[in-house]
Amino acid sequence: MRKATIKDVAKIAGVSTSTVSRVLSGNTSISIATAEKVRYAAEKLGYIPNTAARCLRCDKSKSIGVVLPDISGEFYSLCASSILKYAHSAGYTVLFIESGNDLSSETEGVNILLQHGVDGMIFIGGGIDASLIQEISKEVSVVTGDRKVKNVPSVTFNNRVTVKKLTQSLYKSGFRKFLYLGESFNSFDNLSDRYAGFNDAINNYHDATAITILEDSLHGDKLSVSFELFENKISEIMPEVIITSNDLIAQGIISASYKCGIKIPEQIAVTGFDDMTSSAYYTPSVTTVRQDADKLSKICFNTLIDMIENKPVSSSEINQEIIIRESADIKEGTL
Amino acid sequence: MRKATIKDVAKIAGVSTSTVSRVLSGNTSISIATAEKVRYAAEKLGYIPNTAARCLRCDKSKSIGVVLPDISGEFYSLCASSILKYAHSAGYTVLFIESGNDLSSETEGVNILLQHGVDGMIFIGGGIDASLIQEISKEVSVVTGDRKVKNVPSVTFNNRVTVKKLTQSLYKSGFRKFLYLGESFNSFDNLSDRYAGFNDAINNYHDATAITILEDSLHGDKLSVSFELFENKISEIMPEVIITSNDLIAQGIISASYKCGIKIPEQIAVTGFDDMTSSAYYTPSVTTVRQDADKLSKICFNTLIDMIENKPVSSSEINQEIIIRESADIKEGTL
DNA sequence: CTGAAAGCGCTTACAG
DNA sequence: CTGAAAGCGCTTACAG
Repeated sequence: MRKATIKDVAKIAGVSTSTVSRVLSGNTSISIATAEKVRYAAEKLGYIPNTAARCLRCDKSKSIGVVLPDISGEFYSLCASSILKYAHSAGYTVLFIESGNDLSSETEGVNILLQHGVDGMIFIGGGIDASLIQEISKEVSVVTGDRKVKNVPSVTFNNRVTVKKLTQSLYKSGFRKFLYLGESFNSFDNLSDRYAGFNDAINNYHDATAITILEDSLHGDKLSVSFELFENKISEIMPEVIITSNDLIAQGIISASYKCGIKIPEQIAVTGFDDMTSSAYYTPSVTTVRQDADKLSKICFNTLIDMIENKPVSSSEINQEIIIRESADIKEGTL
Repeated sequence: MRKATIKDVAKIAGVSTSTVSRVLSGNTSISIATAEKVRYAAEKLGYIPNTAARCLRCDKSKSIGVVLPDISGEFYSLCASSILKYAHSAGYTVLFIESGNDLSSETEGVNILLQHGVDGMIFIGGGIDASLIQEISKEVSVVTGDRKVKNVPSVTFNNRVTVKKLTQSLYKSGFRKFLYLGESFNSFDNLSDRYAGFNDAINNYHDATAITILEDSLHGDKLSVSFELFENKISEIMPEVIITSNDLIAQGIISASYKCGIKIPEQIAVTGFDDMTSSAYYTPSVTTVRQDADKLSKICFNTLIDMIENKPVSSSEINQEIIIRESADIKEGTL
């Protein structure tokens, strides 16, 4: 059976297609009686409006594109889920693109979005060359999440302030020999902000030692890379506390330390970043920084919709939260 | 600047729109010279075909819908990522719907897909009433993944055989007092299959004890629920081995046992399901069953495309793999 | 190999 | 409050 169109509905209801359209989109005045007839006919036929036709005619798609490094990372998948939720309840549809932090995949993906005529795009995370985002933002509404690009509205976390605070608390809790362990920055400004916050704090302490390891390979399989780093390098450095830029890195350290017979937090304290679900259940549980993925997603989406509707928009910043658990004993009152 | 259309390209190239269309879709014979001109003009204008118009005209959308319980679960997010990859490289676009294992959300979501005129749908996992899937499969091409629905092509794992094998190996390794711990089945046939496999094995062993806990609340936050179950109930039962239906459940058990001072695997052995990334790094690392999300996704996608193209299709089954780690010491040669 | 024309399903000024 | 008509951007028989 062919799908029912507005014509079929019109015929059954005994009115014109214009009227049917008006009733169904419901933004003009229509007599109650006709509306009734139309709705009845539509219901009876199981009429489903054809989005493609509507898009074509109205020159808007009621869809958005979301570009993220990979949809299977815990944080990003949480964002994906949230955006889906907000978008659907606002009548928008979502097209996801995985950039894999690779400019050419990102470009291909953005082309798909362009062909589909999305009304706007959200770029979440990632640290590729910003030129593409810059370019696109001239053609279509764009918002970035967890990343800043010049002249593009963004929603970010206060990484720098948070890590500064974290480092200070650790210092006040008695730690002196610090190791900062994270991925190389590339263009990830959330990562460089975290490191900057660390330095903001540590530079004021003349009796503290700061060692830094920034590893390119930590962009890959964080658990296994940090595991090996601990075995081969960190276990010899023996810092008092390791501040990492990611929970998976912290978890890798914890697993490796166990194998090496080094006790966490007694001999080395460790902090993570992201508050992954598993971090609360690790042994020891991981002291970390929580970033609210749902909040990020919500603000990104709302900001984008405002842009699409030509309302004024601005960038915003979300506060992170330090979660004290077993892996790094931060003393009461130092936060 | 208005977006370039096929008309603009035609004008610049000095040909008709029909010719432009033919060149750009590239399936009819065209003189090389004209093709050249058209391509040049298109390039120059930065022409991007309008998908909505093409959809409307051709009555197919080159898009598919994917319905899954939640896109942020590790297994499902891996499926999402894979499907995205295969779909994009085949020129398809993907619309994701989260059912939340709730029939009314699923129905709403499917309606969105229907409006968008997706060419087909993949339903992955979940255990809601199958009537909706049944219904939809009459209207549009449908494939189910990790779940079976009557008369719908499916791609599933061999859960029953695997768990039977796992149970047998544990028995041969010396375990006698078994606890099976999992979610209540509802309509999740992967879950009931696992339990069936357990029984297939255990029923042959007259000197083995089998205790079963099937908890509704394990459909929620598995880590915390299993943690509490261990503290309040399982630590008193003290089985020799716990077969769980999920790695998160196994991880919760491990965390709780540590708090209770019960040693795993020495006092109780534990197995999981899914081979989550974290399971390899847990302490102890988790003996589990690996299900290849990428393979599932690939076969689902290919099967769906075959259906859409009216090729014959059939259901398929993927073998799972038992991964022996520290949490349950399966003896060499018992597998 | 190429063009003129019809039509996919919808919405929206325009006229009444 | 309602209808006839035009048009969104494309593709594809049809004719040459």
